[in-house]
Amino acid sequence: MILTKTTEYAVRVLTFMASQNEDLFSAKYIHKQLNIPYKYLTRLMTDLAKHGCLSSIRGRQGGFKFTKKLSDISLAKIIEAVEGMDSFNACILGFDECSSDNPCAMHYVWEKNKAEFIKTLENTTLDDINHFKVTRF
Amino acid sequence: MILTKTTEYAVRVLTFMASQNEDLFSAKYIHKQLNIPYKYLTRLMTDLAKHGCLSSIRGRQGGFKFTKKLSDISLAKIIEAVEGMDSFNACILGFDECSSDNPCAMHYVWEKNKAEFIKTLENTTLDDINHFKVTRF
DNA sequence: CATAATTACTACACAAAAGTAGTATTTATT
DNA sequence: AATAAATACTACTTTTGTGTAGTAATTATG
Ligand code: SF4
Ligand code: SF4
Repeated sequence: MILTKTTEYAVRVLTFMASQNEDLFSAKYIHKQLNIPYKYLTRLMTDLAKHGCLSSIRGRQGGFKFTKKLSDISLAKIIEAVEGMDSFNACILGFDECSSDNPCAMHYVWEKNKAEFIKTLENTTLDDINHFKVTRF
Repeated sequence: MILTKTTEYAVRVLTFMASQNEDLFSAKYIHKQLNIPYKYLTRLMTDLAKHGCLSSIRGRQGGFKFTKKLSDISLAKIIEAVEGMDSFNACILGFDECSSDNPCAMHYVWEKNKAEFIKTLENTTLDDINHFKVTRF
């Protein structure tokens, strides 16, 4: 399962924006480029703006743009904005608390992969991704 | 997100069964021990039986038991049975094809973690888990 | 000032996942 | 043979995630 559809969309939108040499992006434009349902997209982008990943400009000629540096927006921050990183930090088997004192069946197995994965999410920024070869958004 | 509720249940059930010194388990017993909704559980276990993780015995004094060796049931096999490993092998950004020739934005980032994670899922069996210290199912 | 193009908001519709209920079938026990 | 205890099956309900529709608010343009 890994990611929700909404998180997929968020990552696709932001990495795409980061890859383009534009300042301002309308939802309509993103919609046409990425084929994400328009109305769902506007809500998502408004949401990303509220969470500080983007800033929004209302009215005619409005749109969305980055205000922070690309190197300040990590994958973890994006996920945090849309579904909350809790869903990754919490117990993989769904128990409330999650500690090594009271390990679930997947604890030892997941512990290491989890740490790696989260570190990657935290350390990889839009700027990093922008330097990769990406052929589709 | 990582795992679905159903996968969580499946792992909890099977690791719990593996940890007990019993041969046969009724759904009712598992339900009482693990607090998984009874009806949902019976369907899940019937399903696991169909997929070969368990075998079922009908009628009074019936139940579920392992037929294969614990070391032959990997986490990957369990996931395959309930939601299909495709959801882990497929593109993390939801594109149909998934190849290094046509990489998505998370390709390079996810590539490594994915390989590690899947390897872990494939290599870790119920027997392995049974040798860990697990304090809750 | 009127219009058009945009984001923001609210409510609803649809789909998938999770959970519930009832009944049929099988089999050991009495 | 009747009963009880278990799995198997089918259908429905609830909840959550995803998608749609309509309208309000904002602002540049003519
Ligand atoms: S795995 Fe351990 S740390 Fe992770 S999930 Fe379960 S109890 Fe928690
Ligand atoms: S990541 Fe690459 S290999 Fe993985 S997912 Fe996307 S295109 Fe596929």
